[in-house]
Amino acid sequence: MTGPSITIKDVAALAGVSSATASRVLSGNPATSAESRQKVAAAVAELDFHPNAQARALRSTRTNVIGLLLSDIRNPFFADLAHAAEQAALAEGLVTLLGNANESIPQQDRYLDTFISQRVDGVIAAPQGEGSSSLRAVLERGIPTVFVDRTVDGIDVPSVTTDSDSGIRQAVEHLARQGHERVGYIAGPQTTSTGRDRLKSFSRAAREFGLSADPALTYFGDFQSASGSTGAHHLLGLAQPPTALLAADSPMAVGALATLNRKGLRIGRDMALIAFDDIEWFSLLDPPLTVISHDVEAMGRTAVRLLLEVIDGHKPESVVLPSELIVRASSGTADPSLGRP
Amino acid sequence: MTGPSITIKDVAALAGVSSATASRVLSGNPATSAESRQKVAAAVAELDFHPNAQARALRSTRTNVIGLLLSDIRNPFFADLAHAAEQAALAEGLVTLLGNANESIPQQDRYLDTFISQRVDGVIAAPQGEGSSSLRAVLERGIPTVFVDRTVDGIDVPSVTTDSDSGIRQAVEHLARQGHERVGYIAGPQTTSTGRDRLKSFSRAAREFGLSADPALTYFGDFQSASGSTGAHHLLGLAQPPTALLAADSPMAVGALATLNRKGLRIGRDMALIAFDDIEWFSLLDPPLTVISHDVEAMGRTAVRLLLEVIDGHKPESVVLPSELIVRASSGTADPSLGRP
DNA sequence: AAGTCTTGTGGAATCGATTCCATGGAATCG
DNA sequence: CGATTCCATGGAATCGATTCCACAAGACTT
Repeated sequence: MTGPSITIKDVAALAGVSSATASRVLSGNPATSAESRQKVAAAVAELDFHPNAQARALRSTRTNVIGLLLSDIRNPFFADLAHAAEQAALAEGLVTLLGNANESIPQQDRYLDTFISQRVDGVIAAPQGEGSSSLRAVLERGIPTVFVDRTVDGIDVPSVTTDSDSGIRQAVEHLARQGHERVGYIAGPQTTSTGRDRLKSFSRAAREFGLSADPALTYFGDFQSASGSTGAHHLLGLAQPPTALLAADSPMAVGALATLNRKGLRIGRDMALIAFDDIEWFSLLDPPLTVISHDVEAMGRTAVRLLLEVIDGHKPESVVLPSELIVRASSGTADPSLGRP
Repeated sequence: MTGPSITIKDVAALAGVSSATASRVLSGNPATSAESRQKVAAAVAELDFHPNAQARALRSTRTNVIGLLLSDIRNPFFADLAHAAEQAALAEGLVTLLGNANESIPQQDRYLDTFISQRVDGVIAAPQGEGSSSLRAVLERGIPTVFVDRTVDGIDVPSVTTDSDSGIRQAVEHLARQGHERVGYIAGPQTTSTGRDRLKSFSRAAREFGLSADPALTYFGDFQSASGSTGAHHLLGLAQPPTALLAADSPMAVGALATLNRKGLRIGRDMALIAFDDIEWFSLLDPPLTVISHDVEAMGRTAVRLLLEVIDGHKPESVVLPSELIVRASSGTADPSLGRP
C-alpha cells in the first residue's frame, strides 16, 4: 500500500551523519554539535520523519505510554477523570491507552494483560474485585502502578482517593437536621472499596445522628443507572418507606430520579434526594440536586503526578482528597406527609 | 527493579522447541504439531509469558492498536461513542489509544503524530479544521482511516455520520406547527462539518416552514456548554427575542438551560428548547427535553466495522445514520406572551 | 521402487531504533 | 610541549519477536 517507510537511516543519510548521531539529536542527547542538530532537524522536516515508537521502545524499554483502566467511561465521573488524567499525561509527553473494564473483572484482566504486553510505563487503575490475577501480574513485574478513586485491600500501592466519610457525614447530618429519620441508601457494589467505604460511612453517620438503622433501608446497586431505578423502586415499596434517598454515585442518582419522576413524587418536597458526585447539570434540575462533591480534576492530575513519582523510583504518599456537601433544593424539610404520596 | 523479563526464548527452551516453533504456536500458525502446541502452551502458562508487543509489532508491522481521536470525552455524546467503539474494537482484538483533541487543532495534530509514531493499524477520527497537516500525513502514509460523526471537505475517507437534516427539519416543522416564528439557533463551530451541515439544514428548514430568516437569530457557539449559556443570553437580549431555541449539541443545550433557569424562564411555556443529541437524563428534566436523537452506539460499532474493512484493503461505502425528533414537553405551544417574561 | 508433495522444524536474517565502545581531534593542564 | 581530559562521532551489538529459507522425514503418487 505504502512504500518502504522512512527510517532514521534515511534521515541520517540526508543529513550526512551516522544514525547514531541522528538518534542522539532526536532524543535530545547533549553530546551533539550545533551543526548536526541543525542538519538532522532539517532532514527530519524534509522527510516528515516520525520515529517508529516500537523500535524505540524495544531498545530503550520506555514506551511513553500509560495504561488507564476505568470501569465505565460513560459515567461522567470517570469521563472527567479520564479527561484530567489524559491531559496531565499529555503535558508530560505520555499518551494514554484507555481500558474500559465495564465493571467486569474478566474484561479488567484482559486490559491489564494488554498493558503488560504493551510494556506500558505505568498503570493508573480504578480497580475492582480482590485478588485479580492480572493485577497481581502487573505488580509482580514491577510495573509502576497507582490506584485512583478505588483501592484494593491488601495491595500496597500509592493511591488517590476521596475521603467520602466527611461528605457523607455532612449529608446525613443535614438530613437529620431537616427531620428525616428514615433515609434510604442506594449502595455501590461491595466488590469496590468505594462501595464498601461509603456504606460504612453512611451506617456510622446514621447511628451517630440517630437515624433508623433498619437494614431494609439499604439497597445494593452496581454503580450503574438501572440499579438506581430499581433501588428507588424497591425502597419506596417498603412497608415503612424512607423520606429521603442518598445514592452512592451519580448514575444511580439519575436512575433514582427517573423512578421518582415516574411515580410523580416531587423531589425536595415528597422525597429528598442527595447524590454522591457532582455533575454539571445536577444544578440545572428542577429542583437543583443536593450533592456530595469532590474535585475530580485534581484527582486525575494527582494520579498522574503520583505515577510519575513511582516511575522515578520513589514511593509517594497516597493522597486523600476531601468531599463536601453542597446543599441545594432537592433535600428539603421532612414533613409528616413524606413518603406517603 | 525487575529481573530480565521473560522472552519467547525462555518459553521455547522450557518447551524444548525452537523459538520459531514457539512463535508459530503463539500466533496460531497451523504448521505446528499437536505435541508442540501442547508443550508451548504449558510453558507459557508456567512462566506467565506475555509477549512483547513492541518486538512483535516491529517485525510484523501489525500493532493491534487503533487510534481514536475525539474532541472531548466529557461530552456525553463522545463518551458514548468512545465506549461503543472501544468495545467493538476489543471484540476484534484491538486496543484503543484515546486522543482528546479538546476542540484544539494543535492538540489534534499532536495526537495524530503520535498515532503515526505508534504505527497504529488504523485511525477513527472526529476531525476538525480543514487541511490539518498531520491529518494529511496520516493519509499519505496510507494509514487506514475512517471519519466518525464529522468529515473534512475534500478528503475522501469512508465515514459514519448522522443525517442531521431529517431530524432538524422535523424539529423546525414541529416548532412552526406550534406557532413559533422566531426560533433562535445556537450553532456549532463552522470549522466542523457537523456545525456547518446543521446550520445549513436549519436555515433551509426555517425558510421552508416560513420562520423568520433574521440572521441575528443565529448565535455561533463552539459545541461546549459555556457557549450555550452565552448564546442563550445573547439571543434573549435581542430587541425581538426568539420564542424557541434549538441547540446544535447537548452541552450547548445544557448551557442554554442554565441561562433559562437563571432568568426564571419556564421551559416549554416561556421558551421552547430543543437539543440535538439525546442524553439519558434529558428525559428526566422537568419538563423533559425534546431532542433530536441518533444512535450513537451504532455509530461507534459501524466506525469499527468500516475501519476493519479499510484495513483489509477494501473501500467501504460511507454510512449515514438517521436522526429523528423525539417530542417531549420542552417544546410547547408558542403563546403571545412568549419571549417577554 | 523412485520420485514428488506435504508437514513440522530450527537456524538465521530481519524490523528500526538506542546505546556501548572505540576513536580522533580539540581543549586544558602542569 | 607532552600528557590528559573532554567532546562529538560512527561502527556494531542489541532489544524480542516474526518469518524466510533449507531440510529431514513421512505420505503419496505412478
